[in-house]
Amino acid sequence: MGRLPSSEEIGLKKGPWTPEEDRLLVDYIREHGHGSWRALPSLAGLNRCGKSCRLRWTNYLRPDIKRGKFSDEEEQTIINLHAVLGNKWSSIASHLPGRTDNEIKNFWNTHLRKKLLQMGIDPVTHKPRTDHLNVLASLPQLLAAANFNNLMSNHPLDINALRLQSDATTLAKLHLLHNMLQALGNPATTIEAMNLISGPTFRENQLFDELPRINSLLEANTGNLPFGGFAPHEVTKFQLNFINLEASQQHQPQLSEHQQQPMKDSSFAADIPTSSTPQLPALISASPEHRLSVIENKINPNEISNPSSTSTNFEAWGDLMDDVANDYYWRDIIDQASPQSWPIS
DNA sequence: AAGAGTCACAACCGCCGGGGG
DNA sequence: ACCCCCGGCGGTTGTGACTCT
Repeated sequence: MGRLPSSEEIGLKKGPWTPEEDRLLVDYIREHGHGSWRALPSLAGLNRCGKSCRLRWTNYLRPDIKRGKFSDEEEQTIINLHAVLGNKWSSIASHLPGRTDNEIKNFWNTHLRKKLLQMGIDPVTHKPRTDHLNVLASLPQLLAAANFNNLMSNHPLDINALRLQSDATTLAKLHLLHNMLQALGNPATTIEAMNLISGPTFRENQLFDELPRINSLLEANTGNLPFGGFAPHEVTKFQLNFINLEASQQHQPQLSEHQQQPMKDSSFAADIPTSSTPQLPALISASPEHRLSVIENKINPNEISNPSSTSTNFEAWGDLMDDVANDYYWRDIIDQASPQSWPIS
């Protein structure tokens, strides 16, 4: 229990500070220094408690306070420091000149925490969340989790992040296929294509043979293959991922344990070829076809040529994935790919 | 245009630890 | 050893601004 208010503190003003109160406080401290905060209010002519004066000064009126938006560098510093220090806002603030602990705390609670959650990162442990076993449903989180490794530039390479990136890239394409077919509004085609993907045929090693059919279904409906269609190696990879996913879902504790133990087995890391771990934004920008420009523009036309801007890419992917949930988004893409093929309704 | 809902942030609250008497 | 004061900290709340319907 804290100290009870003394009799003098009863009836003191609370709430927002007026410009006049600010002026009184600043003038007094400039002339005399703050000295004893408890004694300051009466000396400065303020009807406030000392604590309120101290907070107002340290969090708002101090001349060396830097106000305004947090830069990308500051944002990254906060995330990195929080991963190490936890909610030690004053310690974090000591590494960010001009920023107060209160400001950083607010920024964390209103922006960064949500951002990490949206990316599928636990804001407490700074590790990928393990409660997202429905991979397709949680694709945005998966994508972001995979890319989180880029943001944490001071952290060692996390093999789980690489794997997630790889999985997410392939899954993203299948997710795109699913949504494009749905947006085409042809139930028969959608069902046929998705049966190929998710039905028993898919799981029984015949998927490879079905690949031309999947691609031709898309071509027939859009006039173009999305992202150049699906390459055989991607299908194989998805097949493996699918099997792994099923196994993971049947043995959830093993998955959780695996996901929480980054980089224990270095030989495993060596088995992952670089070519199978594409960067997600490259999934889009690396393809030369004009149809991709639709998505590129949605991500951010200014950032495509600037791969170093990781946090912006994050936001872009977040925005993209928000749009992905919307049918108009898919119609947009399909319209761009093949305007004639869209039925007038 | 207006009401509802959401967001961002300043300010407050309760607790803790250090220091002095 | 105990009590009290003070400053600092992290968590929470209140409210104005903004957005959506």
